[in-house]
Amino acid sequence: MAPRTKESFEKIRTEKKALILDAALELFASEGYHVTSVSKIAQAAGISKGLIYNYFESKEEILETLVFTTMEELLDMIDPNKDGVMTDEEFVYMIDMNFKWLEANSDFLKLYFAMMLQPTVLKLVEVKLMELTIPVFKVISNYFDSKGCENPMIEARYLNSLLDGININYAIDPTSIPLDAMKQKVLQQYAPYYNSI
Amino acid sequence: MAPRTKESFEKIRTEKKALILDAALELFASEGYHVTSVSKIAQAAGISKGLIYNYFESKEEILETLVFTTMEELLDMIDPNKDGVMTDEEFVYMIDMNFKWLEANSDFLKLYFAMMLQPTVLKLVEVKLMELTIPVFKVISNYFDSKGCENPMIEARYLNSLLDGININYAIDPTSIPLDAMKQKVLQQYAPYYNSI
Amino acid sequence: MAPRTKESFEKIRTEKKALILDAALELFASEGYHVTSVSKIAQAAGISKGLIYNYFESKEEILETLVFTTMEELLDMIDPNKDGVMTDEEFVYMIDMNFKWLEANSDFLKLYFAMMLQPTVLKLVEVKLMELTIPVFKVISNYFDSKGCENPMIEARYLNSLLDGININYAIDPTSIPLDAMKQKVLQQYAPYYNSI
Amino acid sequence: MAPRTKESFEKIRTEKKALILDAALELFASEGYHVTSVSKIAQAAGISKGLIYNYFESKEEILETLVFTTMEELLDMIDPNKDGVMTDEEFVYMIDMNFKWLEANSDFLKLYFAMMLQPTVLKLVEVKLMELTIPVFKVISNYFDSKGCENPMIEARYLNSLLDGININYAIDPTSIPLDAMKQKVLQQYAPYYNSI
DNA sequence: GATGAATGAGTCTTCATTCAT
DNA sequence: CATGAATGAAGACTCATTCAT
Repeated sequence: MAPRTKESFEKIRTEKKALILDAALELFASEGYHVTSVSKIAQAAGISKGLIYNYFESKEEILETLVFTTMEELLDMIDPNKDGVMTDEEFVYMIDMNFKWLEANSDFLKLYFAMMLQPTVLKLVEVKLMELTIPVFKVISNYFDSKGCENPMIEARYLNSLLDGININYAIDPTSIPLDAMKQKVLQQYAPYYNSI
Repeated sequence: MAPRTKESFEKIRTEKKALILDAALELFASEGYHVTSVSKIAQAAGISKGLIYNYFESKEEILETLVFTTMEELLDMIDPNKDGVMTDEEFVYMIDMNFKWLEANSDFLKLYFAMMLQPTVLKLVEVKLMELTIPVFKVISNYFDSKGCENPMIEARYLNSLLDGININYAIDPTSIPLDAMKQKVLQQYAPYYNSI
Repeated sequence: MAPRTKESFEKIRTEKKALILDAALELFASEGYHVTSVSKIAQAAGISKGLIYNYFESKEEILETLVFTTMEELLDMIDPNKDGVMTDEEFVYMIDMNFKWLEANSDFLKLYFAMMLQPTVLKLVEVKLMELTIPVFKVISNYFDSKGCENPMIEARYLNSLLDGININYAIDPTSIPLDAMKQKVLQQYAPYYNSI
Repeated sequence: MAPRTKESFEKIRTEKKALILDAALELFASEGYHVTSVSKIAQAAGISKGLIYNYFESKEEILETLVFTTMEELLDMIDPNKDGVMTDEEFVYMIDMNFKWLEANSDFLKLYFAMMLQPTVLKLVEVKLMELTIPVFKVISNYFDSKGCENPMIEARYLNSLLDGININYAIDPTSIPLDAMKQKVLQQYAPYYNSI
C-alpha cells in the first residue's frame, strides 16, 4: 500500500498534539503540575504513555508549550496593533477582554498563578513570562501618563493588581465572584481616565 | 526571605515542632509543597528525618498545621473582638494590618495562594479555609451595609480582590510593587466610607 | 572512523540491507550495542525505522548478521585453501593480513571484543564464534607442530594472545600504537619458525 | 532506646557499600553494564532497589567507584615505591603480579576492557583511566631504556599488548588458556632484559 | 527522644517492535 | 516497499514512611 502522505502525518501530529495539550492543561490546572503524572495525561488524552514523548521532549516541555502559546495569544489582546500606544477604546477593550478571556480560560489562569508563585520549580518559564509581561506594563503606564496621571507606573500596578485579584478569585472559585458586577465597578473606577478628565 | 523568625510558632509548646514548621514554611513557599521532601525539611530544621514523624503524622499534617495556625492568627486581626461588627477604626486598621502582615508573611501568602489554586490536591485544607473565610466577608459586608452601600457583598468582594491582587503580586515578587503607595491608594479609594459620607 | 565504505557489505544483494549493516556496525562499535537504538540506525542509514524490520527480524539479528558475515570473511583469510595446512608463506601472510585487516576493520574488532567479553548477553553469538575460532587454532597449532615446536597449542595461544593484545589496543585507540613497528616485532619474534630453524 | 552510635552507622555503611560493589562487579562483568539493571544489583546484594541510592548517587557512580578503586590498587602494584624507577626485581614482580592478579580479578578485567572498548558510553571514566595508565607506560619504558633498548616506548607497548592479550583471553574464557605456561613464556621472552644483557 | 538505614510504590523516560496507510 | 504513529514493558531514580537501635 502507498505510505501516508506528508500532509496526512502532519495532520495527525497537529491534532494529537492539541489533544495532549488540552488534557494537560485541564489536569495541571485542577490537580497541579507535580501531582499530574504523564500517565494521567496520556489516559485523559486517550493515548499511551509512550506516545506523549513522540510529541514532547518532556513533561516540562508540555508545560512550556502550554504557557508560551497562551501567553502570546494573550498579549495580542493588550496591544492589538503592537504600536505601544493605547487609545481610550483600547483601554476599555483591554478591560473588557480581561473578563471575557477570564471566563474562557480560568484553567490557564490557575496554572499561570500557580507557576508564578513557585519560581524555583520552573525558573525558565518564569524568566520568559517576566519578559512577556514587561511591555504590557509599559503600554498601560504610557496610557495613564498621557492622561496626566501623576504616577502612571503606580497606577498601572494598581490596576494590574485589581484585575489579578479578581482573576485569581474567579480562578479559585468561579461561583464566588460575580464577573459582570466586577467589570462594571472596574470600568466605573477608571471612567475618569477614558472619559478624558 | 520573609522576616519570620525562628520564634514564629512559639505558641506551639514543643520547640522542635516550631523548628519544623518554620523550616517547612520557608521551603514550601520557595520550592513548593510537592517539590519539598521531608528530608529537606529535616535538614533545614537541623534534625533527623525520623524525628519529624514524632511530631507530625505525615507531611500533609505539617502543611495543615502550618495553614490553620496562621489562618487563625490572621483572622484575629480582622475582627479582634469577634463581635461581628466593624468600626471605622477597625476598617482602616484591617487595611493597615493587611499591609503590615503582608510584609512579614509573604512566605505564608505564597503557600496560601498556591494551595487555594489547586483544590484537588488538598481538599480538606480547602474546605476548612473556606469556612474560616466566610465570616470575614460577613463582617466587611456588614460594614459597607452600615455605610449605606447599595450592594455591600459586591463591595466586599471587590475590596478583597483588590487586596488579594496586591498581596499575590507582592508574594510573587516583593520588589515589583511599592507597598506604601498601594496602601495610600487603597485608603484613598475607600476614604468616602470611613470618613462617613 | 574506519575506512569501511558504504559498499562493504555489497555481497549482500539488497542494497538497503547493506546500508543498514554499515550504519549499524559504525554505531555498535562507537556507542555500543545496547546504547544504539534502532531509530539511530535507521537515521544513520537514511531510512525509516519501520523499514529495518522488512530486512531484519530484530535488532539482534542485525548484530548476528554483522558478526557472522564478517567472521566468515575473516576466516577465509587464515586458511585460504581450507586444507588445514599452513605453509611458511601462509603463516607470514596471516600475520601480514592481521595488520592489514586491523586497519580497515577496527570498528568490527571493537564490536567483536565487546561481544566476547559479555557472553551472557549474546549466548548464541558466542557459541557460534567459538565454533568458528577452533579450526583456526588447529591450523596454527599444526604449523608450529610441523616446525618441531614442543608445545604447539601453547605457542598458538601465545601468538593469538599477542595479536589480540595488539588488535584490542589498536581498536581502543588507533593512535596509541604504531602498527608497522608492532608488525616488525611480531615477524621478528616468529622468524625462527618460518625461516625453518 | 539509645540511638545507634556514629561508629555503628559507619560500619553499616561500609559493609553495605562493599556488598553492593561486589554484586555490581559480578553482574557488570558477566552481563554487561547496560544490561545490568539496578534492580538486579539490589536483588543480588539482597537489599531493596531504593537502598542502592542511599549509598550511590547513580548507577554510573557505582561503576566509577568500582573502576577507580581497583585501578588505584592495581597501579600500586606496578611501581610500589612510586619512585618512577623500576628495578629488575620489580620488573619480574610486575609480570608475576599480572598473572596473580588476573586469576583473582578476571571479573574486573572483563569490565575494564568492555569499558575501554566503548568510550562514548563512559567518557568520564575513560579519561580518568587514560590518566592513570600513562605513568605506567612511562615507568616500563624507562626500564627498557635503562637496559639500552633502542625503542623503549615501542617495547613497552609490545609487552603491554602481549599481557593485555593474555589477560583478555583469560577474562573471556579462563579454561582456554594455561596461565602458568603463558607466564613462563613471557618471562623467558624478556629474560634478556632482567638478566642484564 | 533521636537517628538514619531500609522499603516499595510511584515517577519520568526510553525503546524494540507492530501496524495502518 | 516505505513511513512514522502507536504501544507497552522495562529502567533509573525519588521519596514518604517505618523501624531497629
